[in-house]
Amino acid sequence: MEEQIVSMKSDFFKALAHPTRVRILERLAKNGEEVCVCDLIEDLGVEQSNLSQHLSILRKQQIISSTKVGLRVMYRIKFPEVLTILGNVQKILAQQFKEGEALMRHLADR
Amino acid sequence: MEEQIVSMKSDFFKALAHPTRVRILERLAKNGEEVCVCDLIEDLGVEQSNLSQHLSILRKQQIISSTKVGLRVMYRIKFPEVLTILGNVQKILAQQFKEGEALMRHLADR
DNA sequence: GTAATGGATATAAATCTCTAAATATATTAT
DNA sequence: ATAATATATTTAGAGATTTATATCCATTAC
Repeated sequence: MEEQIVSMKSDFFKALAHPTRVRILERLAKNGEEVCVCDLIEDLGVEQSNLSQHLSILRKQQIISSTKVGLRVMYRIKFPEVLTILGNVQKILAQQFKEGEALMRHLADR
Repeated sequence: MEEQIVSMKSDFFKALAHPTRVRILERLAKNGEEVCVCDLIEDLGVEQSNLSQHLSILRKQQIISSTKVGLRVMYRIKFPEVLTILGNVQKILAQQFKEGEALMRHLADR
């Protein structure tokens, strides 16, 4: 049972572990409102099919939710804690930058 | 440049996206103190080599740091924000549980 | 009907994970 | 000092998972 919960936590992180999915969340966070898929395609500059797959992963984890309005599908962030988490990551990276480690490590790895 | 930062954020989440690594952090969080690899092996019940690989991933992201003391290597969490993040995930899962969605979805997927 | 929007599936390439074997380093015994 | 032991990391490879592209399907609007 405790095993299950740990596994669910890592699944949650796995859902955030892709640049496109982070960008989706930051775009949705921008104006707390709903954003349609069509706008996300433009703003993120990714293929519709690819974007749809990433949205599906975030939906499955209940991180975002969607509503159909006519032709459009509107997406929004479901839990404000997600924004807190993104903020904390930002904070950690900022501290790592101060130590001058983050960027170098990142560049070294690719 | 903004691209780089987004990529670093997703790399951060990727580092947390494994049950063993979540368990490592929760074990390190338990008594704020340092914990040696030997204790982690016992508590988590994983192969030493495997554990070492997971520790290496967390170290590379600067999420944990280590010190050698005699034969032992001691590990600790480097940024308290990591604990905040784990707490927020817990909170989100709790809410999802209330909606009765989380567990079913999780079980359905494997 | 046709066009527009978005979701679902298949597949090939890239990445991640675990096991086992090889290395490295510090301590203890002799 | 040397050898033996204990602790931890690194490397190599097979197998599993993710990702991006292309394609097909479903729904709504006209």
